[in-house]
Amino acid sequence: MEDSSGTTAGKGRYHHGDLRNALIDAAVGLARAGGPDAVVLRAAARRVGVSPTAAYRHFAGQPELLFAVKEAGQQRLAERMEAAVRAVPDTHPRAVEERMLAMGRGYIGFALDEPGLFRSAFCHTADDVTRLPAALSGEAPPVPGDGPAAEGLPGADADEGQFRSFRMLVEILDGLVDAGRMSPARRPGAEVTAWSMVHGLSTLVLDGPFAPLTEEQRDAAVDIALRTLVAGFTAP
Amino acid sequence: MEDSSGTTAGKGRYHHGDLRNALIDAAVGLARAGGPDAVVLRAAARRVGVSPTAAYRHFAGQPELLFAVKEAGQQRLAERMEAAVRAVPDTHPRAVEERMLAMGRGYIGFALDEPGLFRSAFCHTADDVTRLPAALSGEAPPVPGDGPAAEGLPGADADEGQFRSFRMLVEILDGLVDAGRMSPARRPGAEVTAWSMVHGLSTLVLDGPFAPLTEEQRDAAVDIALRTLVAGFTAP
DNA sequence: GTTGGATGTTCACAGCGTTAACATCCAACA
DNA sequence: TGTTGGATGTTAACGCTGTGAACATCCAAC
Repeated sequence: MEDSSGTTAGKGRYHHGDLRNALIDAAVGLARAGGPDAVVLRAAARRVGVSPTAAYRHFAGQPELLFAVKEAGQQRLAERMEAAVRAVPDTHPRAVEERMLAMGRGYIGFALDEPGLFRSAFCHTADDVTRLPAALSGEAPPVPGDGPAAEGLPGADADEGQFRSFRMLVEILDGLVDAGRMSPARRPGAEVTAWSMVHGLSTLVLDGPFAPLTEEQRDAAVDIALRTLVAGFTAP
Repeated sequence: MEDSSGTTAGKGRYHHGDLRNALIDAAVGLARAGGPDAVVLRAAARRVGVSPTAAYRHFAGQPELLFAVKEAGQQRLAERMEAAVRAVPDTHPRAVEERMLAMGRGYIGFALDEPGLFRSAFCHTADDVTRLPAALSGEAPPVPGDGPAAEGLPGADADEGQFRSFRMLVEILDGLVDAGRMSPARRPGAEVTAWSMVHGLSTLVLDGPFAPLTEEQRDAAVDIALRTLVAGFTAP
């Protein structure tokens, strides 16, 4: 009955079966506990119960392992944002603004709930090919499901988390224009503006000068910032 | 003529004379080149031409050295912002708005010109006692020169760079209200809002999803974001 | 069944942060 | 003026890290 095969995820034998994902899981655990600096290749291997050099059969080196953690973090952030946006009922008056606020709060909520993973998701890495290029020049970003077909796989291709959240933001901003709340003249570049506000808020409250704020002060500051952002978008 | 004393900054002998500052300078150099991860105690000691353990006479350990680099980075950022704000002539109509924009552009300009130092200035460190507490509860932050006397020393106490820039931001926001451009109702919490936007913009353009933008796209995005911020502040 | 490529192991090396024990030198006191 | 003690710097050593080289194991396909 023992599964001595390596093709299935049996944990017993010489060949692990799914070492790459096991290492990523372990590394994500490390990141959750200690941020990007805690993503230590040897520690991940130790957790999985495998020799350090085994990791090199699946990753070029530690930076690539960290990159996988980044992708996982962005994925989870996107999921959190999606859930927050979905929680806003369509029936809500000013549903678009509310969705915008919910998205921002989801973003910051993730940063506060998963600081290590959040820091890892946005930590600097040398050759961090995180494109997301034209998008602002008018072209649509290469989001999966954008072209014909290609949909359904739940795990997704990974790294698409960044695109998922970006696409979400684009839709909400378009919604603001469609609802007549935002002048079309203000629409171009609004993605950067919105993302900057929410991301800056998250990082400054997490690690920056606003970390000492009490929970109440923090929540109030978040509310004010997001409403000021919407006020800027909806200004004439 | 040789200065074999250690009290002056003679570089010749057994006792360095100003090793602490020399190590900080070296560490800042490392940070400029490679960000916070490049702030390696042994490398700094090597640059100064001293044994690694000598550093422990002046720092509790590597984290404390990194902290000194953070302070230096915040100091330089504040100087850059001050210069940018000063460059706006008082005679300018809407001088307050212009100063606001200049400050933001100075901030982002520093991030782009000194990415390693900027990342170091805002990198996460465990016991990073960077208070800046009540400030939002109405109390004034403990800025030097706030109380009676205490002014003139150019080098400052260090770490006050954070307070310097914060104080600058407060003054400009107050100016917006005084000029009647910003509703007093929007004033509370505006520091967090403004700083978040500018900081988020900087980090996302530096390391985040907007890093691939061309210089033109980047400048345009910065302009849009800052103007949206001002629009939010000056909205009714 | 044999075998080759994928996968995992042991060994080794250099660089890092850090501690312990020892060396040097200036400053202050006699 | 001579001695000495504390501040400052040095060498040696430990365990940790990332990583390469050589070797071992095992599944899959011939």
